[in-house]
Amino acid sequence: MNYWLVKSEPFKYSWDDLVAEGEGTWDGVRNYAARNNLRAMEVGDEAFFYHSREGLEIVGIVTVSVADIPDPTDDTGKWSAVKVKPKRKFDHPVTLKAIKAEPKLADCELVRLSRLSVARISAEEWEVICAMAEG
DNA sequence: GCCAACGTTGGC
DNA sequence: GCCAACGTTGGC
Repeated sequence: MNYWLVKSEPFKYSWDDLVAEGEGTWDGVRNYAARNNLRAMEVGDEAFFYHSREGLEIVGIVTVSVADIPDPTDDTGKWSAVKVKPKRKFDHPVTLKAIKAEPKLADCELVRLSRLSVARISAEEWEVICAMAEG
């Protein structure tokens, strides 16, 4: 069981879009570090859903429903995707500002590697962020 | 809209 | 195989 954080620009694909669909395909990754994380995902893993560019906050939690499938938007066969389902929406979204202000989260991949669209989250970091979402 | 950070590409 | 140039991402 691993924890992750996936980013999406809400004007392209938002939390509400995912909820409306019921299940979403996480595709379009064209970065090797992000792809390695995607391939390490297993069914049942949980991930924070983060809105980038607009919002800049974690809005909820998704679960991986299908692991490591070929990216349907890619015809070279090099890239991977996963399918996710919404699990829970946060009552209090956790903003990037709040994450940066929390010393325990100073080393997380979201802060250190801001351009990585699929980041790994440690169990400790997961707990801290979930507690912040209870607000 | 700007700019910094980082990954990728391509010339040598 | 190195490194400079370029493109993309994402925070501000």
